[in-house]
Amino acid sequence: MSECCVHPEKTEEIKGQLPDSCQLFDLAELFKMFGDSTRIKIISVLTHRELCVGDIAAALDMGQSAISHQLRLLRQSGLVRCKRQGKTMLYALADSHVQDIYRIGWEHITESEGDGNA
Amino acid sequence: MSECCVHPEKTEEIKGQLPDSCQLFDLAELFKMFGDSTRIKIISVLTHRELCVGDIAAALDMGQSAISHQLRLLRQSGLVRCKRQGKTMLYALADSHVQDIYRIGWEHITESEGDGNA
DNA sequence: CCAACATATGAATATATGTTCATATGTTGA
DNA sequence: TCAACATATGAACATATATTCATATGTTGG
Repeated sequence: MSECCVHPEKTEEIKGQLPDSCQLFDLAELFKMFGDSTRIKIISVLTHRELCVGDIAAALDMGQSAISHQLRLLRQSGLVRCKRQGKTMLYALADSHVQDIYRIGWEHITESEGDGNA
Repeated sequence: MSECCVHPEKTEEIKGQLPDSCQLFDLAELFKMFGDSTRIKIISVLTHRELCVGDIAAALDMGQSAISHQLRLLRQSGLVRCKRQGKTMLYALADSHVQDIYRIGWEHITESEGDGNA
């Protein structure tokens, strides 16, 4: 067993700095929405324009149902909003934060190597 | 059935704008690392300082093994780096992008409401 | 080299999650 | 109101993932 290196004082200080557990949970839930190939593709196409469900499904070569399910999750997480237009539903990114997160993630993977600071 | 609203020309244009499928996969994998409560907690404590495995486990009230497994995933994704210091392993965030992504996500959830642009 | 410690890792288990299928809901035009 | 369309949704299934347990690896001091 052994309690590992555990430095009690340091540990307590860290605990004090750790944000509220619920907020960290929400934060994880937020990133989880970006953490699926289908959803990130949806977000990607929505960065260019608003689209209806059928066009998203066609562009991604996926079933309407799968897209709809994922759009529901994105909606519930507040990442996309939708408005009805006749028989179709137009989806769009909810706010600029979504684009910001997408963009910074994109920058990270395209730079693709450690920047060797430190 | 029905092919939904599918506008063929629009769909083709969207497909053309869609980034490489592999890159989107990598992007999803990146965000997936942030999309788990345990890992986001680890990232959170590492934003303040570098820490050894045991202290992270103690601060998070979790088993050493669970933390070690998650640290391995974070390492493999290039989000944290580690260096040995005697018997312990010191972990730190790999680069500033990790902090950036964390911070922007944090801003999003703390503002917690749509900014109503558009 | 050996004992004690710190971390890593493989296997097993439980749970979460994504897609599909079938069908329900809601909208439009005749 | 009815038929055709676009989307939403529940259930079922397959897969992915997180944690635990046991144990292996690697380091230090005697």
